[in-house]
Amino acid sequence: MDEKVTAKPGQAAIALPRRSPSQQRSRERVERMLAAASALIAEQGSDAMRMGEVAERAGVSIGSLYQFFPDKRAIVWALAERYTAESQACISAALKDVGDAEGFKSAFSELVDIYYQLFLAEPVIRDVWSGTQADKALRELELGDSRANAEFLVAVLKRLRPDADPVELETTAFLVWQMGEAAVRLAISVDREEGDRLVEAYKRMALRELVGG
Amino acid sequence: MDEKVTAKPGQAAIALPRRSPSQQRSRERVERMLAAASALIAEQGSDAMRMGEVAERAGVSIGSLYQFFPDKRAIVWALAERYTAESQACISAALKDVGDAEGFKSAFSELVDIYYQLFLAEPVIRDVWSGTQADKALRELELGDSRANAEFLVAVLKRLRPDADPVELETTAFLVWQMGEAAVRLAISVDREEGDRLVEAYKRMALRELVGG
DNA sequence: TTGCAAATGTGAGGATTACTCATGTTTTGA
DNA sequence: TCAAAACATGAGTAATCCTCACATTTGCAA
Repeated sequence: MDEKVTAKPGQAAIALPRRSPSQQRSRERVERMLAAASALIAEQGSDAMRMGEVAERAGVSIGSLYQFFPDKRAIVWALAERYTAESQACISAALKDVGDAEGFKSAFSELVDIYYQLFLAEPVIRDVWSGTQADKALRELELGDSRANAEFLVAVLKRLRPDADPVELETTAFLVWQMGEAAVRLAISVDREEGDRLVEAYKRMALRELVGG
Repeated sequence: MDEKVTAKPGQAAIALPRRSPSQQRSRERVERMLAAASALIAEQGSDAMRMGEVAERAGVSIGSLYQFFPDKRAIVWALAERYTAESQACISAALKDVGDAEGFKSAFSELVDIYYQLFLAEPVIRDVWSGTQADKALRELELGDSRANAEFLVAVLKRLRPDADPVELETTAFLVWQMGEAAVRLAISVDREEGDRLVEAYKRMALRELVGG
């Protein structure tokens, strides 16, 4: 519960929370830290976020910050996990009781919209994601998540198209999922109108690929 | 030619080369700097690249490094520009004399393969790209590049499908292009066999969208 | 050739910043 | 009631980017 992370500057291993708050007081303080970090990331991005500033905004000392987070990235990662969990829940909920192709189409469409809205509302998510791109270990982790999400798609598709080649189905689902993430990230980078168009175009493209015209 | 870049820690404006080498000797030294940087990025990523190490490997002093590059990111960016230029040349060459749908299919396929090979061979490219994701100004720039590349696609598509809605064509081409970049980045993140499958799947999907089944 | 201005080269040191640790305070539980 | 565990603190450490005052080399006009 108190691992020594060598944390060479530059590249560090993935570090889990150093200590989880067990008292009411400290739980509240950790919440304040996360809220402060979230606000700062939304304002300027996690790269420009300064640990001292996070501590100041949260009304705690720098030492307290490091009591619960082994390093800067851990804070960003902790924020990310919340949204990851949230979106995973959305996925399984949306795809759970899909029966036919039409049902799949509307469920998929709704799913993409939810993702889009989530990304629009939470700048932290994109920030986290770009962080994972730069870091090999985190990228592997993110890739695993993405693969797991694609499995939901595969499960549904196997029901809808039992005759299809499983390997190809797997490849297609994984690709389509990743394209979806890319499409949403692209959509939030441009103005709203174009973003909406891009998301709709992605839906068409994905559905054509997954369940045909 | 000697702009003062305020370069606040954290986030800085895009800075162009501070001074271009005009003498033979300094040109060679700059090449050595770029080569050293490229090697270090390939080994550990640009984040872990230390300016001191670049200087040491290139056999120059730290001061010389900053004589020609205003900051760390400028080095990465300089490397990126070479590949950007190279790939732009590929695109226009590949798509220039496409006449019919069949010609487009093979040209597009070849184009994607070239991109894939380029990314496989040059770790720097991915690194640069992930850097642009984290930085707002660079992301805008990259997005502009991407849009320009998509225009090549649009131009060809307008010839092949003169009756199609221009706005929709534009949206589709932009999306397909971005998906292609995403697909290639994904492909180089997994093992070679799966990567190949993903790239092929992308080609199928893109071509179906662009010129029909 | 000579001499000077521009270009280039140098590395110790300034400025930031992530993170540590010795020390003090509060809470818990028996 | 009190000791141990949890928590809080912030000055200090180490790493790193980048600057700047000064030294050296090169191009070139006289």
